[in-house]
Amino acid sequence: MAPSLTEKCRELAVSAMKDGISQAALEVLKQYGYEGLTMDRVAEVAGIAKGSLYHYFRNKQELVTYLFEQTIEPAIQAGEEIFQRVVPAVEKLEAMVRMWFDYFSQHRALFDFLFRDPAVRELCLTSRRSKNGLAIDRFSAILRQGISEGVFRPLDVTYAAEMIIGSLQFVIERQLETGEAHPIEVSVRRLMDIVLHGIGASSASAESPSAIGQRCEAPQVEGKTGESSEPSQVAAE
Amino acid sequence: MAPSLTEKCRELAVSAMKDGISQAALEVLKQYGYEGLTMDRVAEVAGIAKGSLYHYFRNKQELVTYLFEQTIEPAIQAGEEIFQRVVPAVEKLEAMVRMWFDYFSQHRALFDFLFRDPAVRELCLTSRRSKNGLAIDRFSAILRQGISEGVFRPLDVTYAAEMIIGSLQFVIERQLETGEAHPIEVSVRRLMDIVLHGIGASSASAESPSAIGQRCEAPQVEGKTGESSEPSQVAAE
Amino acid sequence: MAPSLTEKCRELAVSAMKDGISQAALEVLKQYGYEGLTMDRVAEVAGIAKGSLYHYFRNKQELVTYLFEQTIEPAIQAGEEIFQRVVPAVEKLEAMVRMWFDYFSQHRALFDFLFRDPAVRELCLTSRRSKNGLAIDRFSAILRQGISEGVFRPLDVTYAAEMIIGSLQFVIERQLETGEAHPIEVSVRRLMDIVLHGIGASSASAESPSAIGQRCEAPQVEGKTGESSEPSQVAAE
Amino acid sequence: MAPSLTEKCRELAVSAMKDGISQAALEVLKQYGYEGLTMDRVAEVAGIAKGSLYHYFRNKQELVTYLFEQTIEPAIQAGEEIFQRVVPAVEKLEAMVRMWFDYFSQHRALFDFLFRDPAVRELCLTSRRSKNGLAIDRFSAILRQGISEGVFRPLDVTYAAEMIIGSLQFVIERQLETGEAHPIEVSVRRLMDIVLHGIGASSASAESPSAIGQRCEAPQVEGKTGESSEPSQVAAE
DNA sequence: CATGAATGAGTGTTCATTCAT
DNA sequence: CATGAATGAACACTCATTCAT
Repeated sequence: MAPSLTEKCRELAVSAMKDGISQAALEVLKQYGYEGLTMDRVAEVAGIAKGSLYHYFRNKQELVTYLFEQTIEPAIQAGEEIFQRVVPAVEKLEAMVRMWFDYFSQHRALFDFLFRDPAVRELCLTSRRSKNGLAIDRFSAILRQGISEGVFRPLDVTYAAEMIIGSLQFVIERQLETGEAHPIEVSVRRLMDIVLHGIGASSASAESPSAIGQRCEAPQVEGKTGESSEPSQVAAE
Repeated sequence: MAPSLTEKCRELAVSAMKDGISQAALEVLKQYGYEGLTMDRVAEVAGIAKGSLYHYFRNKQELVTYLFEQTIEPAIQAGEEIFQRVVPAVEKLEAMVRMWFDYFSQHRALFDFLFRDPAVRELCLTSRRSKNGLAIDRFSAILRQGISEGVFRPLDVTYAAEMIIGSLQFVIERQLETGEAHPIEVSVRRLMDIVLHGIGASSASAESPSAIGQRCEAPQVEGKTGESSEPSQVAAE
Repeated sequence: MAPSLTEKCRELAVSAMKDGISQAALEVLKQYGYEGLTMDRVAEVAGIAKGSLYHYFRNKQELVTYLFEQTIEPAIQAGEEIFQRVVPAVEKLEAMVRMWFDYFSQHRALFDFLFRDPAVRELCLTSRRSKNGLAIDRFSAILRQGISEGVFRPLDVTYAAEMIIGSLQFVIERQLETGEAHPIEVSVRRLMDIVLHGIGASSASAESPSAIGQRCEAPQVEGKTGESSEPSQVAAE
Repeated sequence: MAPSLTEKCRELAVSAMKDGISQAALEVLKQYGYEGLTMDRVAEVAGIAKGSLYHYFRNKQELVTYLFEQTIEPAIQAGEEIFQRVVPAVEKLEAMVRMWFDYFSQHRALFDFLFRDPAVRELCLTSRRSKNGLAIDRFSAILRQGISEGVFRPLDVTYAAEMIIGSLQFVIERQLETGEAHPIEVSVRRLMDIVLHGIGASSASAESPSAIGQRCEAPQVEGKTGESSEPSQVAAE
């Protein structure tokens, strides 16, 4: 017999509760950080009794895992969608980068710990690793496509994928940390520029002839305490 | 009155104790992970009474912060030393990258949590931020130097620095995670290659023959001809 | 009005449910032990909702009590049947012993906690006491019969009954504990032998004259740690 | 170096605390039963913080085990002492029975659960089994001695020992349950009488010839002649 | 009646921190 | 100063019981 109406209804309700609880957990996470993510608080924020949490999640780990899966899923899907497009590799890469910029920016508090916290890492190991691996896979595949298209140099695609993802994450992290939020488009363009052409002046030699002649200058320590980050944009685009 | 001899002695003793304790903490950290870093264990490993810890550190946070400072200091110093060298930017950059590769590889267990754990992050926020900032500052300065030398394109040095550091961290993290450890030299070369020339095929061979003869280039670590010749594995695994 | 047919039907249904539930409880008990006897599990095994349990039993205690009554009832009945027989006391006694041996052996998991667990004891106090008392009563009566028959010595029948029951229980318990299961007939015969004739050599003096003369030997501690129980059967059958 | 004075003092203090706590646990046990034996209550009764319990016992199990060992130890010792005496087996047996009567009577609340509770049984399994086994061993040895002395019939000493212990325990239990406390001496004498001579009238046949004619006796397990001469106290009230 | 989600007091256990010695 | 016993607020998790549907 097919699942009765009642059953379907219940299933829906359960799903809704799980989502509600995981949202509450996310809330707690944002507010108190991982160490402050206690079942009590989750229950309180969710507006239910502590014991009720255990109707929906066998234990804390399951809740955290669920939250993780839930949150990362849309990005995974979006990534897949981009990956499936029939467009040049560069375009795909840029779309991917943009998507992750978007996504990371919006879910910072979450990724901040979901991607980084070793404790959670332990918890979600399988899941996380596969997801992280998936991202690398997708980027790798795009790079491979680009290589066959002749627009990317032949190189170790996995390594390059890792570098791109690392750049992406760190840049976003920094932006969120320092609070200065450039428009995403600017960030995407900058990143793509460097990823594609590197920082070397090889092709740009014509662009900055003025620099010629400067040899091996001594470092100019600007008495910075290390915190503040002066404007420092030399040129950008 | 100037600090008496006794005072100086005491100060020294205190410093020694703090170091000993933080080393004990590091030991515990390596063995039990962050969640297992309890004051009891630290005291035990340090061979002193638990209460005594609180003579040297007001609380756990302070101890962790101190440990962080202590551990990252050598890298900071090494970075400073590299930074101060009077050598071309590319060489500096490569030295810096190599140093961090080394350092990260060796202190994985530590950084795994010192750099990543949001809990610790919370604790060491100020410190960490400044250190992270310092790293970015140094990389930025090197990039700036390279730009004036004409070997780097003019670009947002902070942004580029962040990308490089992000790449660095993520690549190392992945290597540690997957267990496959390429020789550091290989990693360094690969990273430098992509950082310098990007992944695009455009600037690679045909487009920038003009780049030949580039001044102040990074010391070609190995038999690399100016011709961007990296064997560079395609397809990876 | 006399109890309507509907009422009777309902009563029957209720009774059936109670039995089903108590059987489920017994199942849980066997599988998980007393500490694992939760209402959830009972409901699950019984195939009904947890809430429904409370329609048939006011609380857990009532359920356990019911289970106790239910389980011991057959033994009680069997005991009554034996008691009613018109046969010599010795035969009755032996039948009784055999019945309890059988019963205990089969319901070990149950009695293990029904008879022994003080928690349950608390719960079933009245019931248990009466049942225990009933057993004692029956044994006592048999003893009394035996005394008038002249086959038993005149003695405090209650006291003797208690001793017999105690022996019975402990012997069975030990067998179940150590795992070695003698055939019930052997156990019954041995027990009856000692119960009837005691351990004294009074009548056996003629049988082991060789032993005479040995007086007050020093104890022979065989360096046993106390766990292992060597065969040690001196004679038995 | 020998343990310093400080160390010895500390050790003593720790021991005292452990005893105090286990006494508190015993108190709780008596008052609330095993299910009510919570660490909170123990702490409260002991007049210390709950956390402090864990300085002295790693967990609840360890506390319960300690309590068990502590409580049973004196009886074990007393049993050993009796066992070592150089006296006839019957005397030993009686002393043993008396000792256990005494001991059980005094520590009823404890044994009630230490010996019987399956939950605790699980906990103290090794310990308990060995202790129980020890008791059986000692009784067995005494019986064996008696057999060589010629005062006991040759029989399975383990089995007989179990029966005696079972009788002992049950009789005491009943007394404590019903509240009627006969003087211990009476109990001891009665038990010894039945243990030694059994309940059968075999030896008393001469004394109560009127009983002759009623046969249908149980099958005489061994080749005992109807004769047999035991005086066999009638007693009973 | 049957249901099962909701409850919340309670369980054993941990650990940063304090303080009398 | 050094000590380590004492603390008590947390923690994750359980489960008998209730009650709206």
